[in-house]
Amino acid sequence: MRIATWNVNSVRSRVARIVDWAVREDVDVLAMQEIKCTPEQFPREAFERAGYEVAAHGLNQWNGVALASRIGLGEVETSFPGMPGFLKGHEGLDLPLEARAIGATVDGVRVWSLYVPNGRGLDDPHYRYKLDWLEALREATASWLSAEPELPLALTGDFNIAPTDADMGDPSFVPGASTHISPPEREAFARLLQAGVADVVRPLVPEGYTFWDYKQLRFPRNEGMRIDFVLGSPAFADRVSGASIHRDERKGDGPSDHVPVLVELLDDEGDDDRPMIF
DNA sequence: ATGACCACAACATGTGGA
Repeated sequence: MRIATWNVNSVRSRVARIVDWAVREDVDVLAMQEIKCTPEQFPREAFERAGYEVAAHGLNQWNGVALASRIGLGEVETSFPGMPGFLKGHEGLDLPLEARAIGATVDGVRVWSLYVPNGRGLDDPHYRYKLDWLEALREATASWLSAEPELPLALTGDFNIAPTDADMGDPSFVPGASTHISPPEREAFARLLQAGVADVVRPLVPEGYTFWDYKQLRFPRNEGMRIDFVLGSPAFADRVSGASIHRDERKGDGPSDHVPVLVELLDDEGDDDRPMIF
């Protein structure tokens, strides 16, 4: 099974590019973030023509997440238990939920497409929201794995955190800076890992970014960040046989500012998925 | 070249992104 995650920065503005890449890379399951549309507006036909079914969660032009699969989507769930909401100018409990999480079961693997809040600035209410959202995700993850320790679970998406200094060469790469690398954000990410998931890409791809800002020649200068991840439970990580960051998808006409991250998984018998050739 | 922001709603400019 080949599972990918990609912050597409509007699925409608680059649907052909997204589907072409998925087909070319033989992707079975694609988790998307920032689809920037409602399920009714989602360009399903292009995915269906390529053999993918789509589960999308979007409320308006902001955020939005989706899963596309050509091997089925079961037990689709929008938002995770305890996920906090946000409304600008308000704080507290029971604020409206944003479209930042969708999960489904694919061939026994529980896959989540996650779009962690940006934070906007260290003094912004959105920053507190980001930290609370990550803590709620940690609690949900601990609960899932406590109930089912052998669950193959993948938390994929745009985490909006550069966990190590090597994941962002210079703080000026983020306009306004200071978010994405602050100690509380990095600690929240580390606590999420302590709930029982691990970055399955870094051991196989130790170098490289997944995002470059559109401005100021960030891509040709290679001034980017690594903020998109696939975090797997032990039962998932044990089956990972390959990983890649598709830097070329930042080139050419009309790219997203993020590139896809792909993980190859052995099937649950320990074999790869390639058909036998006699 | 991998090149100097982009997407959305709306139709001017504001919001959000990271």
